[in-house]
Amino acid sequence: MSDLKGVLSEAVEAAFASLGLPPELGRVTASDRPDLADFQSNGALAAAKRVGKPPREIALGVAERLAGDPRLAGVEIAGPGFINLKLSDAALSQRAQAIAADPRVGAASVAEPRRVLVDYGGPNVAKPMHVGHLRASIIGESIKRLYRFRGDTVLGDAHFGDWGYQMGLLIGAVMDEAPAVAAAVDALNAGETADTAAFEAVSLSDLDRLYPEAAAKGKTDTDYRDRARKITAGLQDRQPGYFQLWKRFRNVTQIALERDFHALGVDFDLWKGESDVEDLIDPMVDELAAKDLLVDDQGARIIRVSREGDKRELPPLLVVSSEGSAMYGTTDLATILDRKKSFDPQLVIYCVDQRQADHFEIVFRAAYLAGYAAEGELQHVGFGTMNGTDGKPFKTREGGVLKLADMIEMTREKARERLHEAGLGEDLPADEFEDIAGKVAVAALKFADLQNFRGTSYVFDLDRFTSFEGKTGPYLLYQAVRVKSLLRRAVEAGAEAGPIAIAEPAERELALTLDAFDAALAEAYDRQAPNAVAEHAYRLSQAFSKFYAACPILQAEPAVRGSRLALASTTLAQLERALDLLGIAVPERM
RNA sequence: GCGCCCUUAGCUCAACCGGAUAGAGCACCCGCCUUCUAAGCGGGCGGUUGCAGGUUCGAAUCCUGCAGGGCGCGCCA
Repeated sequence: MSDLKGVLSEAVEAAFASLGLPPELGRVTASDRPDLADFQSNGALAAAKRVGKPPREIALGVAERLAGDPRLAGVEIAGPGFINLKLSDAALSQRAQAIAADPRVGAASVAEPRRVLVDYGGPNVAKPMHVGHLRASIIGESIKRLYRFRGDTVLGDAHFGDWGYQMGLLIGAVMDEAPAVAAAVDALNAGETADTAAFEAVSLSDLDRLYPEAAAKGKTDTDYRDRARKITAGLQDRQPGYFQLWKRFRNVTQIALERDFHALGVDFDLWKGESDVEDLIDPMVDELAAKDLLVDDQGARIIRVSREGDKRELPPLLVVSSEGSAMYGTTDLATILDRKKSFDPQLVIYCVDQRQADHFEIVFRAAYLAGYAAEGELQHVGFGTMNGTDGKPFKTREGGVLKLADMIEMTREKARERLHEAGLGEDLPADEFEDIAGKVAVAALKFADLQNFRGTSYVFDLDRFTSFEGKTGPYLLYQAVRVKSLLRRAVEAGAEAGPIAIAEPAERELALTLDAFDAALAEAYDRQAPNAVAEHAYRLSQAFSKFYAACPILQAEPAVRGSRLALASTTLAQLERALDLLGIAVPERM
């Protein structure tokens, strides 16, 4: 199924071709001037340069060939040579009808589906998520859903930070605090049996509390640090006590994180972590050496990745440190290898902070050199930092950071207040009311993020995010819920949807907006920019709201009522789909 | 020092491959609830797109320089 832009492009391209001009110049886009036209083609302006004819003359020739097309109610030449196309009501009605009948509500699929892996979220064991994780989760989840909906086979991987020195620190800290745990760990390490019930008592809040203390102590206290390193080495050697305690850390953290993510409408297919590729590292290093990619440099083993034409020399990938340990770039490289073996993705999208751009460029180049991926199969989709209202970035590691769970609760509380103020949902059961407050909060947070282009930094302002008026997530939910309410009333009144007949200006605008869905998804997909979907969802809501205000539905005569009900239910279907692609769920009522 | 990114209305942000009169929301002002959810709708106010050049029929968009801001730059992850 093709949208109107595509259908008209074919017609205009044919007209260009028949004039001996390159057909691609006939590409049609939505009009910049809705007062003048529905669609436009700027090709005559570009063609003028090539053939040395005035653009208006070319445009006129194209317009003559389009005359008589029953789909068009008007073809006009404007300004320096814009070709303005106005659609007939019949053609628009027909398209709206097709969208109404389409389970994909007007969206096309990609021609050649790929296997795609999206790496996002990036949670760590024992570190609660903070606002910095919000963007990675929100944007990554949306990209995952978008690629999946367009037809690719997609896996989302949380890429859990669950290995290394930080685990050694934590094991030591927990053993210090809990003698029963320490005794069991020591016994297991000595090859004895031990009661590990004490492990089960270790909670996430214990880890949350102990980790920052241990990290700080490790920085100043060299003995403490050395012991943590020894424990880390023991863990890597799979000493049973350390290993089993670590597994407890990982489980308790993952359960809590999955709950937090799920509350945000973020769900992963895989919880692969650094620990999963640990065993691959030694053979990989041997293989890299065999491929002559490893170079000894200042006691370390590196891969040089700089290329001809680089504006500056890119640092090498440090594979093995001078102390003989693997670096985090090594783990990333092993992860690429692991994914190639298990899933063989044609595209891996790393949804990670823009500041990691150099790091990924280095790792990707090393992977290409090693043959672990084909050039271009690895992509870093970076995003800007979230700044405070003072313009400075939110701290992500130390000092008074806002926990993600706390922020969600604050937003949820605000949603409750607003629902009460507006007198919404008062007669609903408490659990449904809570469900609604949660959905409103998630919609507010996600839409506030996703309406911005991912690459730019933006200001994180809780007051603004929780103001539920205007271009906000709750506005979108409100519109969707309004349609649901309308459709319920229609059922009660025995009114049914019928054939769509576009007549009123507000109906035209709504139908044209419904048609623009595919273009918005294509752009979002190509540019990895969910803000295009967010923008479409907002425009659709606005178009519906105007239609809702201008066109009575249930009181209209049956034929008109049927048409308008069909428009309303199609709008709802597309709006819910768009919101779903943003990771936003709509309640039944509010 | 080298490199990357950013600078658009009072504030927060959009703007498809260069295209017509640069768009939204918030804030401010004015209207609209005895009709389907007013978290809504309509109208108004608000711009030398950081500055200076260049390319082009046409520049927020491409190129150069400058100013201001952010970020990154081998043995942490």
